[in-house]
Amino acid sequence: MRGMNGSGEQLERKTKPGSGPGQAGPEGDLPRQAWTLLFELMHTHMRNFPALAAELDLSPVQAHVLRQLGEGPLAMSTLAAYLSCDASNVTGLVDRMEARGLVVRRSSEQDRRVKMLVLTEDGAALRERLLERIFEPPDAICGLPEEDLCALRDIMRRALGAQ
Amino acid sequence: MRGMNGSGEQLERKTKPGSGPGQAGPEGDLPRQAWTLLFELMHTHMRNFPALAAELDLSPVQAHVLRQLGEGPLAMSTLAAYLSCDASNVTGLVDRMEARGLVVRRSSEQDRRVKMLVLTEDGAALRERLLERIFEPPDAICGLPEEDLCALRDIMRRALGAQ
DNA sequence: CCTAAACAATTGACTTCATCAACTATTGAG
DNA sequence: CTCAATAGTTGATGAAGTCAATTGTTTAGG
Repeated sequence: MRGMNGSGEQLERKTKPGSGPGQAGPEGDLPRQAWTLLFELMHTHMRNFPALAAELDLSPVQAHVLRQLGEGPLAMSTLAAYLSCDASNVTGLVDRMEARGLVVRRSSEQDRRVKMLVLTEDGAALRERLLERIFEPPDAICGLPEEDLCALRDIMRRALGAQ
Repeated sequence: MRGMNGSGEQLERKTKPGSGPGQAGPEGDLPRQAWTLLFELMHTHMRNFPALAAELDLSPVQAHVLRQLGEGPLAMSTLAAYLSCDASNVTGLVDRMEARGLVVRRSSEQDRRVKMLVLTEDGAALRERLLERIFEPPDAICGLPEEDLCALRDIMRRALGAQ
């Protein structure tokens, strides 16, 4: 029971008087404060993402791919861009997922160089089960009062909309 | 410029009438709505964490370890628990970081089985540079009005405090 | 005390993820 | 037609992950 260190203390030290080069009012840098806490929450929650994927016999990256593949066919190169990784990496990744019957490669008709990835029926079904688990909110969120949840939702909509 | 797919549409479909087994009021499940948006924002931002770590010649996991190691010495097994991975994995991880002079192993005096990890001076300096980058808030956050940032900070404090 | 279970770290075999360099096939521009 | 650019694959290599087995070191029971 020694988990949950009080790392907030460590972070607040960045706002010590006279430290910041520019902004930093009397109580420090507000965007950074909010972001740091947000990061803390997400980081804690993401620690068990590999275990969550493993429950469905997926590696973390395969789970990530399955999630991205919901909007419809996707070129391998586009997937590589989404994953911010090399195209050659995607080849092996898709090899394994295709061998398990989750996706298929379909040659594009407009451009015979590109291969489009399509979810199989099994892949789509597994994706639904995955999303169900991914978007299950953690206790820290469920425990918030309704007004906080509404405010949070609205703030996030503004943040995502205005970028 | 085809990034930022409108995957919100996909997610909202989960609240279609008659689907949920339990809660789901007229406008759906509020915690899930808030969480889904939060997840979207964080996920988008986290995509370039590997690149951020690479700027400091760190792998993503090494960056993660460096971040965890700020509170003081840590047993290898404790680190394995933090990382949610096997202890044997930590051996190689620490081998590489020790070879680069970021950490050292110190045998514990109370229990000669355990080895404590301690940041070197170089390791601590690199950690500061890393944290500076990690906690730099993204544009989506910086663009929010001050009242939203205050509300967000306070909500996150409640969420993290009450778990 | 002495033996046996439990634990911390390591090693070795193996898989997946990731990069880079080289290659093939295809497209598109001049 | 030729040449540069692009999409995907292959091969070599290394990091990160798992599991099974091993070595020291505590700790608990008889």
